[in-house]
Amino acid sequence: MKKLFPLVTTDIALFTIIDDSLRVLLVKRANTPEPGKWALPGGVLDPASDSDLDDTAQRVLSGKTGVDVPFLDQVATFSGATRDPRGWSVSVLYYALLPRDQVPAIAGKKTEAIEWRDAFAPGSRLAFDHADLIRAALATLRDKVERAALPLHLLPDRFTLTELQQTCELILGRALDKSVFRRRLKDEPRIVQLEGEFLYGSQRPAQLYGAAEGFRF
Amino acid sequence: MKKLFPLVTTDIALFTIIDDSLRVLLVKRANTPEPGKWALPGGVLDPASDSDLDDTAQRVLSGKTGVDVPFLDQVATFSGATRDPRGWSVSVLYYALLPRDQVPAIAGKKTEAIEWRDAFAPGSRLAFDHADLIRAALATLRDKVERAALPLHLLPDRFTLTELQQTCELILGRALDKSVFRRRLKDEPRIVQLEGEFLYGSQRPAQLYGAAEGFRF
DNA sequence: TCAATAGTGTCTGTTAGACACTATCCC
DNA sequence: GGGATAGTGTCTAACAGACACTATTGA
Repeated sequence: MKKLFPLVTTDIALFTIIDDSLRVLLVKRANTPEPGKWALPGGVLDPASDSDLDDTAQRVLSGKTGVDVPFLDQVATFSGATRDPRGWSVSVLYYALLPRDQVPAIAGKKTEAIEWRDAFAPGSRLAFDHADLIRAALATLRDKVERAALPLHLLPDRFTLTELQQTCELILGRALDKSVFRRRLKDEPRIVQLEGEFLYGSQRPAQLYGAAEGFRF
Repeated sequence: MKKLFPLVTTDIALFTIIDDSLRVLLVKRANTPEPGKWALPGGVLDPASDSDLDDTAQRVLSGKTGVDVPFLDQVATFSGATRDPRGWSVSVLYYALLPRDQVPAIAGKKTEAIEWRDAFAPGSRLAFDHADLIRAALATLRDKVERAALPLHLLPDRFTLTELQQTCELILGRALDKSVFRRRLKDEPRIVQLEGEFLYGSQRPAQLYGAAEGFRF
């Protein structure tokens, strides 16, 4: 069956941190095409209920995971006659960040089989061109962090500078110098020191920080 | 009439340099909606002939201007129920660069009324949300040049370093230091000195350069 | 010779990287 | 005190900005 109009969908690369590694959410496809294969969560545009594609992405992700993500941004648009066996398709790719401490919430609400795969090695034989999409989303995320964006949306509300640094290191795939990292945050308006709040452990307590009002990335 | 499927189009912000200013190509709309208003060249996807949306963009631009541009890249995707009066629409925005010396070629082949507007002040009352699209395309272009991309596609095949610097300055909207600019190009593999070729004028001749093999941006 | 633009050299303040150092908790 | 991690100080090399300087043409 040949379609006259392209299929318009959004796919979302949802990242989080689990066990000190950057993970991306995959969903096992139940239906054709490509049943049984793992894919990024995605779904078709519903013109009746979505006011724009950002809406579509939020709705799709909310439907598959039960959570509303705090950050969602467009990566790029993939299109073509052959990338989906159903015919000409357009997929607008988004990426989203889920705070570390909200991962359990998804596990409880999921309706389909899901897996948190290593973002840098999500496995072969993914559905459609989703391996490419993951690479593109990862490149965008890395590029932003490289350009001094703060991935606070991957962290809990309160975090230490060491945690922030480790998160950046996971994304960038390389070690950062503690002194340099902190020096650059000295006059950073996007994070605020939580006066008198510390994280206690079996060592010197660490100052806690939070995102500033109006923080986006 | 309510559509079940969204309208999928591409719009292209085609930039060039005219009279020492950065310009963007606008086309006067002949048909509804918004007849008589100025808009970016654009057109609907044709699944039968386009293998992907990059194809669509090339085809649309070629059809409206008669030239094949050497550089075309995706900016972002705009979507929504209300941005086009015909109904739910998705527009994938591209930007393209036309070498300065090929501007006359377009004037000869055009089939519609066109204008090269100042990219930073393209005028008010543009069709649809195209003022937003121009801003987005410009931001992407500027960001790339800021990050050391070389806008060689705006220049002729052979150019001087001063011409390259002036082009960057037009895009960035600020003056650059000649010494700094040239220092950074010292070990630049993307441009090659054209041994023994100079541009002569009423002053010291200027060394000519060209883009290196395989140059993209 | 001068006007004009091409192209270079140099000083200086800022910043990134490396790495050693001090501080402060729990045990 | 010892172990561990938090947090700071300092040296150096690289780099950007500013700006003066030299070079080479046509008129």
